[in-house]
Amino acid sequence: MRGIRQLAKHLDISIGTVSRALNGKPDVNDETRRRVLAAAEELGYVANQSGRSLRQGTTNVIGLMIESSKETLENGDNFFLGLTGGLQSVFARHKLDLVMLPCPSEEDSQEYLKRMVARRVVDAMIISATQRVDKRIDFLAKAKIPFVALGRSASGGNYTWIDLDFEGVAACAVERLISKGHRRIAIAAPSNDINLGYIFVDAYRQALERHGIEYDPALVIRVKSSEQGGYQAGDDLLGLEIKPTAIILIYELMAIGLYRRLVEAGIVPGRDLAVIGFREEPRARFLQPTLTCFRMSLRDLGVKLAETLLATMPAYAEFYPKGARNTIWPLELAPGESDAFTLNS
Amino acid sequence: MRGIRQLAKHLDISIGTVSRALNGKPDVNDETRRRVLAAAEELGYVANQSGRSLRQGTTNVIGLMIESSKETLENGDNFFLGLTGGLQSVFARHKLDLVMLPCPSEEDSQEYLKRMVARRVVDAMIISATQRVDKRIDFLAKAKIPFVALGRSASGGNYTWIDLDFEGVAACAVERLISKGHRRIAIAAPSNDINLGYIFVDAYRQALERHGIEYDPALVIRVKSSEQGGYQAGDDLLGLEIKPTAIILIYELMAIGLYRRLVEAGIVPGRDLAVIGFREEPRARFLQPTLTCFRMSLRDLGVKLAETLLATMPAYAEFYPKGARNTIWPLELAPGESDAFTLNS
DNA sequence: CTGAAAGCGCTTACAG
DNA sequence: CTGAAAGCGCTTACAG
Repeated sequence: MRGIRQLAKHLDISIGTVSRALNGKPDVNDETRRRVLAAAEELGYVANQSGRSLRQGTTNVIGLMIESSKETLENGDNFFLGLTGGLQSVFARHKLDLVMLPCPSEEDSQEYLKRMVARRVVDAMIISATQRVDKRIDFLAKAKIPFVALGRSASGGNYTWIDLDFEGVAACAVERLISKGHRRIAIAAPSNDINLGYIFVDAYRQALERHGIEYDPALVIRVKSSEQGGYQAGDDLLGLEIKPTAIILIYELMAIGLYRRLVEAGIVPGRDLAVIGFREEPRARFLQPTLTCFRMSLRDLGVKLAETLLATMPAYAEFYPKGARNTIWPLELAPGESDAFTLNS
Repeated sequence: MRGIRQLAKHLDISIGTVSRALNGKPDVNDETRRRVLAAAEELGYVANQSGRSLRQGTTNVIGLMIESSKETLENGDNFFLGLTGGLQSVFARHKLDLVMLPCPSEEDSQEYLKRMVARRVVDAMIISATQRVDKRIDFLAKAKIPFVALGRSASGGNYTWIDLDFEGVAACAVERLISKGHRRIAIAAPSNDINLGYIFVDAYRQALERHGIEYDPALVIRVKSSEQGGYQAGDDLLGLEIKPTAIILIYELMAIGLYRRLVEAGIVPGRDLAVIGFREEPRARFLQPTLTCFRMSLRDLGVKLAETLLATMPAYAEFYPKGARNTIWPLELAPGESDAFTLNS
């Protein structure tokens, strides 16, 4: 089927009426609508998106930008795929489609975003992995394209974000460890400029100081957010002059590498060293002893992200009267055996 | 910047000339082109994609369809993200963009594909996880939209595919095990209708029969393609009346679950049971003893997929004179310790 | 309730 | 080398 013109000719009515019938506009005779729908189905007609977009000024597509860094690849990060279910369940209500836009690792992420946005292939964007200073935010704000950031940033003034409760996780982990007698608590933080690193380390520091423990920069171990990074963290930890008795990890897969390094050194997690991981992850479930970590639903987060985004879009805001409020997404402690001992000092 | 009209007015030349300058057409005065490019850069003008697409009849976008099944999610399958780098490196040569289209799990995958294709949001499609009978193939062929399938299928007549060398892997694994004295070799195969299951089990059977070993259906253990499936396979294996001495896995993450179940039962892989995994995977790298498996480059596979797809597209075929040939993608044995013992019978 | 017509933002023959 | 104009496939005021 070529286009609406062919379909209209086949039905011997005008293209305007065909369009109105297909789009569920009210002023169409029931019988006419029935005929149009039947013919469209039979001939497999679906409106060309470029024609619609050009006329309507909207694409009905929402983009989810993905940074396919080597780290993400290596570690099989399914974070984004986990989000899609929740996102789509919301977008489907409004006949919006989700596309994932993987930024090539060779291309600058801001240039890529610019291209996608300027070409108007999407009506709105979801960005993630926000940096401390993130030019994408300024660009999107200036381009006046609706967007929501998964992650806070020091950039930009007034934009909408959702972020994990790193403060809550850090405070909970530190307090849990202190209550078990630990005083020398290390933290494995990301070595790049991602904003969550700053937030997490700050919250860790504050929690320590609330309990009268001095913050020691030597205990902040900077590594890649990956399994390998966890291995490296174990290595660095073993090299410290005064060994910590506990470590908090900032990225889910670090635990796997860390355990490996510890085992190599004859150190048993949960007995010789307390370990608290970050987000609960199917791949870390097999660890022995089981890892104390934090639980959340990626699907629910996806739903929240989608609803927040739509609340920023004039065309959909009415459906989300609560508005586009920034959200700190809570995680729930999932206690395991990796920190289940009390330090007898 | 509103559109080409504004840009043309700002430069005081016609929109036709602006368009030609921007698109690198030959018949443009060098100085004019320079001015246009400078103004576009300064004002942040990028051509609206809907306008271009409508006029040109192409979107310059290639879709990679992703089935976000619960299994994929649970297991953090990074197969697709691993492919994107290679795909994009080829598409970039032709200024084509890649978008990932995640099929909502609630929606029928053929309906989803139909919608995306009929609306003409992409010029061509890459599909994967082909089923034994896969209606998507018939649909795409009938719709005459260029596509390539990652995976063979019994469906459709003449279509282009690339598939992993399951035959080679199965034969290599079986022969390796037989050479080490094994005669009772189990195989963990997928429980769904995915085509690779048929191919793999067939090749396994043929390899056995070449060595005079009778095929025993009881040794084909049907489980989900996931870590949990691996655990289940271990469970099923332990329940067999006559225990196999070796097992071949058909999906990369099964090894993790299998190891777990074996450890629980006090069975040591590589000593009590020989295990050969499928594709080498970062997440299975920590397994002890190390897993014998098969190695391949996802990036290179992405390059091949992209080149094969472009060879089927009239507009790009000239750049890929080898044509769109079906390809069996080889994997290389990566020996580990999990099958490194000889059976003394 | 339906039709005729305008126009969304581009690219591209066609003149000159 | 440049401009004026047509037209890609739709949707949507506007008449009737």
